[in-house]
Amino acid sequence: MYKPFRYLCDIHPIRAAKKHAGTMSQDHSKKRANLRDVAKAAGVSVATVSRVMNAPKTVSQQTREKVEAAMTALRWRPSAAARAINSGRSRFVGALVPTLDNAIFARFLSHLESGLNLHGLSLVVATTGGDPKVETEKAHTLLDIGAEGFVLSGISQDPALLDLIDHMQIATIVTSFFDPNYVLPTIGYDNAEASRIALAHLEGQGHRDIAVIHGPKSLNDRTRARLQGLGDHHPDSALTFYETPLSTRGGCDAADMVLQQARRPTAILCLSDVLAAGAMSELQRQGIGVPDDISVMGIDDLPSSETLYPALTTVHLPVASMGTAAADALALWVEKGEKPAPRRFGPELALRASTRRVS
Amino acid sequence: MYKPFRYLCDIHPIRAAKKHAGTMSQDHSKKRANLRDVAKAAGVSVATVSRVMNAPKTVSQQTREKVEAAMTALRWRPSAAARAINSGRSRFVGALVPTLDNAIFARFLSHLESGLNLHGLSLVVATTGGDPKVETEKAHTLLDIGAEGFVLSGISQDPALLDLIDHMQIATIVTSFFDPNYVLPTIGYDNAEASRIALAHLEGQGHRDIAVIHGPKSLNDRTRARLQGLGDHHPDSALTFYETPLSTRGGCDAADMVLQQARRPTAILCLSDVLAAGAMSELQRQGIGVPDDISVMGIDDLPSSETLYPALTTVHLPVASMGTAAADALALWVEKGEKPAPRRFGPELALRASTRRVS
DNA sequence: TCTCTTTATGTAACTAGTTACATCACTCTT
DNA sequence: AAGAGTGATGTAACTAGTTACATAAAGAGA
Repeated sequence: MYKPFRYLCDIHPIRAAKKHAGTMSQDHSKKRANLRDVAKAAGVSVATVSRVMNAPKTVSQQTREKVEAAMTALRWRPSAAARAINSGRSRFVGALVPTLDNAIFARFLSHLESGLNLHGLSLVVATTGGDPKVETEKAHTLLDIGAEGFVLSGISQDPALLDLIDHMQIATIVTSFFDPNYVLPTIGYDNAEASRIALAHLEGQGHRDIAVIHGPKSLNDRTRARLQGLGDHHPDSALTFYETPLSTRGGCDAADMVLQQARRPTAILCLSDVLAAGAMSELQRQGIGVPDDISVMGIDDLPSSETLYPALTTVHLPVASMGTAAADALALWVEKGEKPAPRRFGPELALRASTRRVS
Repeated sequence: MYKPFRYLCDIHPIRAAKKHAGTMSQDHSKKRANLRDVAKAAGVSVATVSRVMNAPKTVSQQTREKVEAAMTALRWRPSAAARAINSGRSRFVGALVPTLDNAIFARFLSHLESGLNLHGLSLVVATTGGDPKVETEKAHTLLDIGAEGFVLSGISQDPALLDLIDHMQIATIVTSFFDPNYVLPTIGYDNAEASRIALAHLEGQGHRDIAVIHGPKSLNDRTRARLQGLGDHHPDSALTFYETPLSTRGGCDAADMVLQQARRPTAILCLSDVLAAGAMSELQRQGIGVPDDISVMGIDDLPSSETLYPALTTVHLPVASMGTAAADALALWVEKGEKPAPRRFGPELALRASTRRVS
């Protein structure tokens, strides 16, 4: 093991060196090579090796080749921890998402990740289960392992998280949500507008009796914003609300509830595509034709929604571009310190086969 | 900023200290507090602060309280990088998965993550797009940022990755695959058995003319293993193979191909549930009844497969228990150095409504 | 009272990198 | 030929923690 000699004076011959002698077995268990090993092997100083990594042009070609040969021979890779301790850079950011079980987050993350990779950043994903306490907890963990920035989904409910972000001055972008006045930059779509588009489509087709199926309101600002968007409906419209777990199973159960009502609606608006998928299959199971007997509509536009039978009419949320934009914005913030401006992506109607005009 | 005095001898008064004086503005821009700041605030040495973290019982109650108060006051959190540099511990592991777009990996990861959290480990997810070169690349990145272990999906094709794992002696578990003789411990299900179960079910129902829809063979050992499992079919059975992209869209397209053949099979076996979902909807779109005209079967048992219409008969793969088991095994390996034994999870038939007996 | 522990705490070496500054060998001026 | 400028390289201080060892004080046994 390496042993540097720091104390050259002999007036106070402070304890010279630990005796590692007993555990010395340099033969094969040489562990991972470090920068000093490389320097020794190449016959140069540690600074020169470091320069080969960080400023190659300041090192002569000859020396550089020697050092590079030594690096290869020892299979040396710089330790991120040691580098982080100096530069404060870890080159990764953390994303906090409620779940991976919903394809919408999976899609978003895959675009976020590739976008970040383009900027030389890695992505660490943590799931929160939608619990703000867990979110704060995981944010701490991410910070502890060295994350340089955060990507959040929706506006957090826990003030402790905002406090942490503020105190640590850590670059943080909020996605899946748009609010230009929020303390943190939001890069996302307007959830209220998405549901407004959906409702307008159904009302435009003549539907006036609409069942609305949605996921849990509590702790989910996206769901709440979507519900809010329905506030301003046609004066003759009657909306009935059904809350259910956010899964296809939940969609089935809610649809079953809808059918048990005395008065059957002409359309079901699901505030999430997974709910719509469940609802449609339940309707079919009970012999109700979609869209002949009841129109069904979703919001999200999952990749699989297009290939359902019938193909699901839904509101397309540009999660892919949102992921890329969030990656670019966060990279800029982390690298250059430029806090990005909020950015809004417009939802769009994806008209397919699961809704139809009624008299 | 803190300034240690290391050189006590005055014979060689080596350059005393850098002059940071100019940038001194300790008032508000005090950045993140470090251990020395805490020690100073508490009026103790750095070692004592460190002990409060790592061996609280060796510190007197009184001192401990003082230190804890200082930690809180300065909102100090230990730097993972600095800790890692000493202990070599970063407390996170990396998972390399082909994609997040397939619910099967999302489910696996969510269980893997919660399992690891129980052991005090965090999970970093990297997607490879199924490309072995990218996988090796990302493994390097993970290692560089300090990952202590890997979870791979399927047997990698790139020898460079195995070489890296071997050289770095990094704890690595292979999942979604079972082979007790592989160099690395595999914790997963037998993919060949899964397809064998599926085929046996269809043949048991009297199907002899079966179309097999599967994802890309190249670079995907799971698909290959599943195809292999079909080798040993009933002597009278005729299997026709259709390769297509692994998505619901791919499933639709392949089903369309099947229907274009002169001779229509009595059953379609999809080697993945997403393909089955696409295939079923395409059949319905073309007016073919499932299971009345054609039986459709999948493999995976995604959460949504149960709520398709008709409910998909498939082979259940225990990804949840696999995730938990992989987490436990990897934690044990990382923490205690105990290399785990391979572990096999049995796939099971999930009999539902999309298949039926034929004469 | 003098050692002999035990307990609590401090000092400084240590981890693996980066980097400010020093130094040396050159070449280019004048 | 002296001085200045340039390029390449080395020395050791520096980052934020952990930890071996030293040491101080207090209580126990002789």
